[in-house]
Amino acid sequence: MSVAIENFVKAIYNNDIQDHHDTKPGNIAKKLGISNAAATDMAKKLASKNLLQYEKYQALQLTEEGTKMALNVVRKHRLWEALLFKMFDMSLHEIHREAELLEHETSDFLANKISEYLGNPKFDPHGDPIPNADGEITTEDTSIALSQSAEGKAYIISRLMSDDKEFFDFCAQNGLKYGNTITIAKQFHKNKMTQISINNNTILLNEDFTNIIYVNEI
Amino acid sequence: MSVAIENFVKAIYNNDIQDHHDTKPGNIAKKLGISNAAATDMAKKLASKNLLQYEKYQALQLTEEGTKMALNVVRKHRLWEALLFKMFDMSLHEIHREAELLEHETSDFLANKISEYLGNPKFDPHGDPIPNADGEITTEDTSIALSQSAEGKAYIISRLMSDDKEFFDFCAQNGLKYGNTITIAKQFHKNKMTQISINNNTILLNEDFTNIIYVNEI
DNA sequence: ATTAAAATTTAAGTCTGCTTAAAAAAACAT
DNA sequence: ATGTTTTTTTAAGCAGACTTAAATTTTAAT
Repeated sequence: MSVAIENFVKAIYNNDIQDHHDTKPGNIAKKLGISNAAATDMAKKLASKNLLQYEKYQALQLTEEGTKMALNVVRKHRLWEALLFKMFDMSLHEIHREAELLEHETSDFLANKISEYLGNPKFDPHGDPIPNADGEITTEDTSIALSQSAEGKAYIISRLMSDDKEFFDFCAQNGLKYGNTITIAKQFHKNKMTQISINNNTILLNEDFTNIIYVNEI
Repeated sequence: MSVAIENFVKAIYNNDIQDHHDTKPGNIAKKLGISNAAATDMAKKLASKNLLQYEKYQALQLTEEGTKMALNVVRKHRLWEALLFKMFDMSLHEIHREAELLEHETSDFLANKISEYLGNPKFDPHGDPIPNADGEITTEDTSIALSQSAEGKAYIISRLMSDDKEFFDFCAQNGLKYGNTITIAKQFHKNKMTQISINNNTILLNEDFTNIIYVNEI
């Protein structure tokens, strides 16, 4: 299927499931930067391909097949984000921009390789769930803010919720990366400080940081 | 520029520089799997864009601008091959297949990140040179077969010249990967065997292997 | 040098994914 | 509830990247 089609079903999926916006052609058109007429055209075409249900003036609804396609593209997008984020010094904004292109040119084979390499992660660096190869999603997010972590326990970093370049630079310099393991050396509740241990280094973080760094128990 | 255009200039570049075949539309058409008519059309179009010189019934010649575009695509292709080969257990055939798609959706920014991550390699896993960001190529290949290596010296693996799945599996299991460092423990010239040291492990290789594993002096 | 074969170019047409403009329907405000 | 605004749909058309078929030119053989 073409890039245009993949982006169309993905836009419906995101608008519907994630953003809870309505999925009439106009909304999808706005999201994709195309005219309403083009969106209506495409909707009819995809209906004939059994990817969605189309009725005049009604919201578009993905069929099971259409949802599967959307999840496949979303999977690739989020796997790329996870991989690029882990390997390179790139911001959430940058990894998103690149993943938006790469997602359409990635075979299922390569997607599985990436997933395997990353240890089949269930969430991407934004904290969004990564569908597995069968399109199944883990909906409940079990990660917690670092400020809620327990002394002595080990965690895997699951989110760095920011778009601030300086924050990312700091994290990169100190090994605070998606997928890395850290241990909570000490929680100073009164001071709202957290002492963590990573790669035999000790870092003392204040609440500004521990509230936007999310982790999962191992 | 479109994927079709990128592939067209790349095909001319490869046909010309690499394969030393003639670059008339028919040859390019054959390489790209399109009709001769389509290739002629495209040639005229690209001439008007100053990417190549077109004269009826003559071979196509890339302009400086066209060559630059071709080198940019080739760079991305070979960087992807190097990255995928290093990270995942994939054959030369598989990395080529994936790179063929990814090369067109890779920003210069990302290409530079990949290059940097790999230590700005000058050759890909096939042994083909990787153009730098300015389109400059290292033409002389300084790599030698492992069978020609000198006892006691350290080398970086630069090529694994095979398409055999079993060979690749063996290499993967023993850390024999593009970019990895090995030391020559002993050369048994009579026996045509080479003992190498890698990651504190010792491996004894026969000529079948040392003739298709290429290395560079550090 | 003439002719047959092969390659290239021209011409006409298709399919995809858009566009703008106008018509029709739905949503909204008073 | 009615008229106005917004949205959706229809219609017509365009650019990119192809196709096949026919015409032209080049290449190669004798």
